[in-house]
Amino acid sequence: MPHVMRAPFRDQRGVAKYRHEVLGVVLRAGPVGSPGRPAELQVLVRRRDREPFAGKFALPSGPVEVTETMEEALARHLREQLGLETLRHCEQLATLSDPGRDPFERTIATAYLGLVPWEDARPRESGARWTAVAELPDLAFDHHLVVGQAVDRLRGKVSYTNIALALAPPEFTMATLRGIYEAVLGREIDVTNLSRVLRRRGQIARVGTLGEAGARGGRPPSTWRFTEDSYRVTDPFAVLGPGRNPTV
Amino acid sequence: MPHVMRAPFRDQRGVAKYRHEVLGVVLRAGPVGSPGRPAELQVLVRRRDREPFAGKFALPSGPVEVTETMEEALARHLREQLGLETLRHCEQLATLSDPGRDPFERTIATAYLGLVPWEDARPRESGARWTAVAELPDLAFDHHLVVGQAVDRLRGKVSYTNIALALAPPEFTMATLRGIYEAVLGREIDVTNLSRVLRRRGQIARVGTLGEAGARGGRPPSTWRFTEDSYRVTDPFAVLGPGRNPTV
DNA sequence: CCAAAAGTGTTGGCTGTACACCCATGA
DNA sequence: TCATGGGTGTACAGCCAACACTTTTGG
Repeated sequence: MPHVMRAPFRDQRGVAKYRHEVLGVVLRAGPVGSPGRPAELQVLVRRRDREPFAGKFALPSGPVEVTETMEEALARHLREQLGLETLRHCEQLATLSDPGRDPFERTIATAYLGLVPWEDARPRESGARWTAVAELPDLAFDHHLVVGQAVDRLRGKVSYTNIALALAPPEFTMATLRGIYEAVLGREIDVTNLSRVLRRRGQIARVGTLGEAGARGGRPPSTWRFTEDSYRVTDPFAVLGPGRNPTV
Repeated sequence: MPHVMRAPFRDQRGVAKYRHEVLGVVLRAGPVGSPGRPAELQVLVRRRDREPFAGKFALPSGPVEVTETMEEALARHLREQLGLETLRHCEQLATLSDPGRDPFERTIATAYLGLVPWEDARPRESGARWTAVAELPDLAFDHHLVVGQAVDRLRGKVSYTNIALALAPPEFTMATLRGIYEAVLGREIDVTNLSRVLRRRGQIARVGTLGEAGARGGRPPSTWRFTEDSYRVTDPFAVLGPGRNPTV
């Protein structure tokens, strides 16, 4: 099919007007990894049902209505396109504006990082699918770039914030939490240190009740929870000083 | 003057079109601080010459042309509005889209963080002015929010990247560098550690020549330079492991 | 039915590194 | 005034050992 770029809209003063979309990179992590099968970081994609790139996988996206904020637009499209009701965490990633990124018409898209616990994952639509970030198929537009940015952002923040709470269930064992951290960071994590560091920082607290022992026996694990229920920078990077009170 | 919100543009399918602007938060830091007068972090602002907010200070901004990228648009507006030729460092910050942020017409703006060395600062236009971030005047629109985001971003990155090279001259003394770090972080920095840490990380190297002694005598300082000439993450946060080779 | 073994989870100790913060010394 | 080194303390990585509690296995 021929790609005919539409002429841009302009107002009376000649200022150009653009289509503006929101774009969601919704991630989940887990479950517990085993030596052979490490825990996975997955992203929610769906098959496009219209041109351009019809039939290809793409991130959920859609235009921003005149009266809504971009966050509201994102929530709406996730609900309409995927039946996904709530994001446990949502933050703006970046805005993509390359003039040629949409072959039909210049479209500016603002991408968001969304996180959900593994359990909450139930996309209704048949075209939607969780895919391992490590084995991402070809995506429409520049969506593969955004997935990379999302993973980088999450990887960076998981070490100095409590952002992992958005990927964990309300109560969890250290084995589960380890799986989440391993999936996010893409490498092995020492449970001893993970537990010690998070406890020392006051990020997690023991719930008290013991969980059930595994199928092959073993000591029943303690269950834990995050001490805060919303995102916070827990440990602003200490290099060059703890920096208690900036004057500005 | 009455604020009449313009009706939105829509295409044949009813998708809304928006004005899209770029917005620059251009910062510089220094010079050497003294006990009474700490080193300053300054932002470049200019007086608006038209409505809305005519007469108020604002960040440099302007619309994106159809064929240019947002980075090109930013560079163009900085040149046209302020006579500023080059940014030593430039990165996207965030996109502002609150429906009411522009009283005339919904305008989506993508903000950028720009850094220049103290010396390069010569805005030609008379309306342009360097202002201490600590004593920011009332700014038009939501520009004060963006300045806050810019400072936070810079503060975060100065500790685990070599981003300070964009604020420093090609060669500098440790006293100068200390001033830059103090201006950015808004607190005192121990030169001993600053020097040791940056040397250990291989971020800075001695140029060799000694600078001139200060006005009141004393040992002439060594001069230093950054070993790399472009932005790089030098020290991905080590908490939870140095993480050499993520598999994804 | 009971004891031992094997599996799993929790905690503490040890060594090494990187840094903060302070002080002393020397150019 | 600037540069450098030393000393102490904290936080963490990475490893290993000890211990706690379970199910399974073998008498």
